[in-house]
Amino acid sequence: MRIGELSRRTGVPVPTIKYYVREGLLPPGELSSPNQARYDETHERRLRLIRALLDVGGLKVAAIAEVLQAVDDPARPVHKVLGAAADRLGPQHDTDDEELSEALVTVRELIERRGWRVHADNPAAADLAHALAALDRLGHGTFTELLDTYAEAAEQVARADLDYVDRRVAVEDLVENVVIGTVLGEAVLSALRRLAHVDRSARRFGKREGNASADA
Amino acid sequence: MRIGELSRRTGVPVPTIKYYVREGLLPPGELSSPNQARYDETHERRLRLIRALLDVGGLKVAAIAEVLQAVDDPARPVHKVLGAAADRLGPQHDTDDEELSEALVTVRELIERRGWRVHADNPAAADLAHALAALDRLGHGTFTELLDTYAEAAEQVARADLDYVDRRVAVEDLVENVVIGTVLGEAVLSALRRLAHVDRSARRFGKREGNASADA
DNA sequence: GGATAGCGGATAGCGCCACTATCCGTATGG
DNA sequence: CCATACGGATAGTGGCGCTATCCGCTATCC
Repeated sequence: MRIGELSRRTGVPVPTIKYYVREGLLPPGELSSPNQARYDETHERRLRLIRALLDVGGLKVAAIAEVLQAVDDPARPVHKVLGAAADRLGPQHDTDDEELSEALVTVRELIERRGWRVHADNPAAADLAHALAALDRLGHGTFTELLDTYAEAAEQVARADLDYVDRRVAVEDLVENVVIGTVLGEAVLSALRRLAHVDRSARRFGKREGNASADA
Repeated sequence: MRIGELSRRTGVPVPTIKYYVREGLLPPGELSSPNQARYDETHERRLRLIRALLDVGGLKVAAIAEVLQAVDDPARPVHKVLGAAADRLGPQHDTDDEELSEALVTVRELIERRGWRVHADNPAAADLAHALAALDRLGHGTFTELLDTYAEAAEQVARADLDYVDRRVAVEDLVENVVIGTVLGEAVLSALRRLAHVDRSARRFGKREGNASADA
């Protein structure tokens, strides 16, 4: 197919597709003439993935480029690719420090307590430390009481995720599945958590329903 | 204190503080002269909250303004404020539709199945539907198999959150606590989920550790 | 009381980012 | 054969979170 049909099928404007190609998110079409290119279903699939990572996952274009580069690299060992990909999924805080070393200790303790096979310099650990440090600064140092409950829930979800990937291991590209699961699963879990909050708030404070849409 | 000290204490540059005041995130200082203003600890606290919502929560400035406006409004019924605040915490997708009505059915079923007291037009439900629709478009319609596991985990966390808020109910502003818990708790949970992923991947694929930092 | 630093307030500009518009010369296809 | 779409390149746009500059005033130190 040509770029117009690719655009029609995915809803992504033609100039935007060209932009993604320029940025290395999408491989260029195969040239049949010096200025004619053909695209296929792999492009369509990749394009949908890009949009999902952008719109639902909230990743930046540059981060998506790096993740997809790792996905496409056929030479890397699996767990390395998974790590490299996952590392790009969090927020992009500059590696500052200040007094978050305290939070890092808390994180290390948690990792050890749960027996997680994770090195403490993992970006996710840094993200966690940042969040805990922010909570502490806001007078919520006691939030750490909830950490084990949170960790339990996270383990539950992670187990389900990995089982899911296992079940589909023959279906498509493994790494791509993991990326999708990690990013979109996060969106799903966040939304569910907010729904559950509304439910429990409704039971505690509210009347019949917890709905309270905008009316500024 | 004056603006310079406020800046020094929080690490936020003076022009940025002025900008926040202009945008309505931070109340102006109390004028002691036509062009001298005083700030106090409430400003400092508010400023830290703003930075946390921005840096850790990833909220946009405009969204923070709306949330804080709801927090400060003394006239609203509690559950309304909570709802209005929570509604601003998700992504800002334009209310398009397409074929996500299917996903909305799935969401409605889930809400009913779990007995959640949530109206289905809650923004969080829309977010969830968006994520599910994106998964479906990527060939992951079967992800819905995991929904109940995810929901279970979400309930667990939500229960812990509400208990936590209950325990602190006398400490500070209730609504502010809920906002903090919702936003920063999400960051904590996401990071923990990624850590748990790394752990399980390490057990399944890897060697001793699941670390795989950047080396592009 | 005079110098110097900081202040409040306003306006304009910057840097990044995700596109989007335009142009040109070349195929495609009815 | 010729309108239409295409590939490729370059420049521009709009939004956002600040940041720089300027003005006249005030607090503070000696």
